[in-house]
Amino acid sequence: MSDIPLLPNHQSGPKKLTPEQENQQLKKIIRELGLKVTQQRMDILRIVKAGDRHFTAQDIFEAVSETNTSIGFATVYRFLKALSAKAFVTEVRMGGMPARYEWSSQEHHDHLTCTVCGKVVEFENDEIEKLQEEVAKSLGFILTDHILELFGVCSSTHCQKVYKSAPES
Amino acid sequence: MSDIPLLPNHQSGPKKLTPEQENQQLKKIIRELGLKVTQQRMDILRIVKAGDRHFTAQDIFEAVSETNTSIGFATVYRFLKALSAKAFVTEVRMGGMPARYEWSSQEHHDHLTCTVCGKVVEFENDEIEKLQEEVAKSLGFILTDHILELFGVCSSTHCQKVYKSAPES
DNA sequence: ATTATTTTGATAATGATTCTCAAGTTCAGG
DNA sequence: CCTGAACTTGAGAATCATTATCAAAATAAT
Repeated sequence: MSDIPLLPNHQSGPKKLTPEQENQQLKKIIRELGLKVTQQRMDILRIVKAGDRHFTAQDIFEAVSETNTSIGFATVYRFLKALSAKAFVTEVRMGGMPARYEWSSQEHHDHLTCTVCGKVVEFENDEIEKLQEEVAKSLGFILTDHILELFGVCSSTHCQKVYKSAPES
Repeated sequence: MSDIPLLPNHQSGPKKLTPEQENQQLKKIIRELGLKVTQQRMDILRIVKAGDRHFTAQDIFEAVSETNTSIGFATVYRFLKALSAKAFVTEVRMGGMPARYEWSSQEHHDHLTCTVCGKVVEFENDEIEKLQEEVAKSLGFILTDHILELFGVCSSTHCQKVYKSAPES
């Protein structure tokens, strides 16, 4: 129960942490939230920290389900909410689509989404950030957060073609 | 450039249009969408064009209901969708909250929302827009749209106080 | 171990939006 | 101004993501 089957899902940069060390790390995070350490929360946290960049609650549910027989959606949502309340994960809600979550230790970044194929590219731009601060200040606000989502058509020939032949939408 | 007749485009500024002229205007818009002119669509359009800046579907439903006895939610949503498909209105969906719509003839602008009292201030910033274009281009995208929403605390003493005494969120 | 608290998960509930389809309208042509 | 084909409507059901409920199970402190 303390051994984690190493998923071949490590795409890059394997951190040199023994399973035990990783567990301690995860537990520490959970305790920082003022919550009890449970198997479910460990599982969710492990997936969120290790996996691909953007998750939906559904993704996490499915990923955890592979290891842990039965986990409930409620638990996933509850814990993600707790994590994002303390800014361990960032919750991005857009359009009518399910919210996406991502581990937020990394640098802040915004998103550029291809409206044809759905590909998401991340970027960061300090100048834009600075201008945002200025705008807020000039309007008497203390800036606390922002959402910047760009939409466009990516460079793939397929998407370009679809875009150019689009009947005006 | 050329001289632009200043249109008093404020809601307080009464446009010198006879009801009949206004109706013709509305009908023209509906026909441009390739749709039939119906009482419901006229009503919705009138409200959207004349009213306050930001609407939810609920708002529009209620406003129209005052005049037109029974209108369905489906009709409101359907027509708003048609309008936003042709960019007559802009649909902004955020967070878990209902979508907001606004008549988009006016200049493009973004929003700065006070997270305490909910006040929404509009702004526009050409520099930010330009930088967005650059970012997209540098990533090989054709930029077609964007959402920029800033969040902060407005200058009212109440909101400032709440913010400063907040227990860390 | 024992117990006081938390947490969980199945399921119901919610809220916004969309779908379905029978009944009602619109509009072009006679 | 009739008629009918095509388009719209609205009421309610259906979806979808997310929350709430609550008895049963797990955790942590004694």
